[in-house]
Amino acid sequence: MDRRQKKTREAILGAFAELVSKKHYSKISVGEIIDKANVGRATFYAHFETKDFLLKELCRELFCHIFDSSEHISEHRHIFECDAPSSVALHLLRHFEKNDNNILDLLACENNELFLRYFKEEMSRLIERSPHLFESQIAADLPLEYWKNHVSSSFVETVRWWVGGKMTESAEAVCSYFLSVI
Amino acid sequence: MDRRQKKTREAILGAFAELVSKKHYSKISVGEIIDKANVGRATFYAHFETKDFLLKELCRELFCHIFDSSEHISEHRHIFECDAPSSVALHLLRHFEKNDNNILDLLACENNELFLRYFKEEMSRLIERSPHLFESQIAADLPLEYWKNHVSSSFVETVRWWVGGKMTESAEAVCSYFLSVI
DNA sequence: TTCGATACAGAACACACCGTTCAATATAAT
DNA sequence: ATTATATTGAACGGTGTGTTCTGTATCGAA
Repeated sequence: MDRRQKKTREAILGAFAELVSKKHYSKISVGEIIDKANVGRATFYAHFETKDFLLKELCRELFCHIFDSSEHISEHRHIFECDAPSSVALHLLRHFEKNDNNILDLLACENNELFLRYFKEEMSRLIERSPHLFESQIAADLPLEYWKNHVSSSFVETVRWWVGGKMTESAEAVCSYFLSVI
Repeated sequence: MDRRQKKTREAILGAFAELVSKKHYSKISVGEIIDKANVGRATFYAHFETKDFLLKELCRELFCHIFDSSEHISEHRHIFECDAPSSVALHLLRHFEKNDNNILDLLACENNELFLRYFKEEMSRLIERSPHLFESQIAADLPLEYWKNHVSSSFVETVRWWVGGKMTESAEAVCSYFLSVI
């Protein structure tokens, strides 16, 4: 990709991430974004069809590498037979603890619903691909679909609760909370 | 309250509810609302400071009576010592099953996040006021705050899952799912 | 280095929506 | 019947959107 394109793309995404962590998404104008990104108006629309698409791209980039590396974990599990769901959950929690890509600002901010929605989608996909990861003592009469929805949303809500409370607990502790309610 | 006020207020809320069940909240303009409600522009702003406040009012009216009647249930429990959390959860689920106030359109629509957020807030408040309702076999080392968050969001997610799947299951079945994961 | 292709800047534009104001009108309460 | 209050509908300034256009700067390849 052209260096110019990459540069402006990152400038826009960066400016947008900064803005969205400080004020509500619906109150952010394209004018503000291009101002902070030092980018022409036409350039913005050459890269992103609309503000909503920009948000979608930001979410994709944020969660992409976190879940990719989690994929690898699950592959490793096939090979090394390492221990149980806790490894994947803990792995994800550690990513948040390290604040990769400054994702915490976005999960803790006013707009967290936007990101948590994508987060849950990714989570559901992960469970879909590797259902063995979270198969614990599931009641026989419980529909599988319900169970998957429950696990993914519980994990997302766990993270929301953790981040919202300033993350005073360790990743290990939170992971144990999650596992004990699952 | 003046009859005129009541009439226009209901016209606006009704028109808004109809619109919001069909298209995304952010795409609805005040012009559309007053058009469908047959109400002057100035009148709208005399009743609602902004579109966001209108949404808030709608949510309040929708969940208010459902949760009020649930409050009474919990009082009854004090008196009659009737059976356990299942009664309250089932009571709420039955409200949805009956589709009171056509709330289902709003919970199943594109904007369900808006309503589910308020729903969860009400749910948390309910648990806050009557924590005994959902105290089951809670692990000793689990923070109470985490537990409360988990219960309320699990219930909301249960309803979301139920409504999203066309409610093919009975309220009793869904209630048992919920209780078995809690 | 040169040159064609491509991306960018910045201004201008038409359009839509917002929230307010005001005078005229209609309806309620007493 | 009279007073108080609610509604109407048009008009207004302001802000944001998404597009178009021209000139300029930067890239990648020969």
